Amino acid sequence: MFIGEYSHSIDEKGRLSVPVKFRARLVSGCVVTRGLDHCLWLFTDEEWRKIAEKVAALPLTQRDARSFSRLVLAGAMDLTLDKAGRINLPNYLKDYAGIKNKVILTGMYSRIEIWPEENWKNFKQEMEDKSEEIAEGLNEIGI
Amino acid sequence: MFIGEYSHSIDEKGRLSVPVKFRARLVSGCVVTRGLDHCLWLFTDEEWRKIAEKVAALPLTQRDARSFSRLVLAGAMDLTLDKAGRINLPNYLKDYAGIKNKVILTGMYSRIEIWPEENWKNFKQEMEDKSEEIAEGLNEIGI
DNA sequence: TGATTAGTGGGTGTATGTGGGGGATAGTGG
DNA sequence: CCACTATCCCCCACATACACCCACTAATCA
Repeated sequence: MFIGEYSHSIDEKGRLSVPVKFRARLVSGCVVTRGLDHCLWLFTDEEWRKIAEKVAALPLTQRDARSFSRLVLAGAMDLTLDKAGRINLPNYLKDYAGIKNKVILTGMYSRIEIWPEENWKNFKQEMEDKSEEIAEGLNEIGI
Repeated sequence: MFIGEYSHSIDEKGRLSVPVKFRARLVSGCVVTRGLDHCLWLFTDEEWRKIAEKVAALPLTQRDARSFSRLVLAGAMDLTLDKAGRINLPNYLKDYAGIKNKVILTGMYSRIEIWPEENWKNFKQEMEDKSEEIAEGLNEIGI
């Protein structure tokens, strides 16, 4: 299970080292794609297959469904860790998330999220301030 | 499974190199045709057969069905990769999609979409801006 | 304190995308 | 039936990007 928050940086060659605690489950292959709230989602191959199947099954004839597939599937890229445990994010994904140099990697159980440092700071601030409110809102969906 | 976004260009001779990650499944033959949203769809032979069957089964008596068959079936052309992994798009398809020089190839699980760079940029911008909306809308169909 | 590990940085070789020359093939016109 | 042209596909050449190797530093652990 992926948990925790890590601050790493992307080097001149575009390489981002994955936290050691995440690596074991990614060596056999992983997929990164556009996530919601303009962060990136990184999945294990196995998890990705489940997601992709669901998305691919959406009806071709619905506009929103096509858009969502394009976001998720066309956004996806399968990556491999180099010998030092690093990955190379494609430019179009860095652009989507607004990633420059400093990124935050967060473990989210079945996926890893990748954020530009600035966005994460802001997002986190807001979440932490409103945590009680947010929790109340969840009452309805049965947590 | 086809995934990802690639930016390639068409050379003077009209050749378009297919991303390496897509080639293995296309060497045995592929079919390109008109797609929705004015992009082109590229299928493996196998996938194409499924699509063609479905489209051919549409009722002759419905105007929309006839039009759609003409879009898809009459639009189709089977291509082969040259030794360098390149294809040659027929002119009527390039015209349909408005393809000039720079194109974007996107992996969409069972098909590849081919877009003129400009159109893709605009389309993507719009999708990315609305991604949360689109996702919420899909709640209903169970993702 | 010494050894190991993790994150980072850089040099180098290979593979991929791209471009062009030349020969074979198919369509067109006389 | 032949000649001409345009198109396609082979081969080769080149540049860039990527993944390997190696090295360094800082943090962790015994």
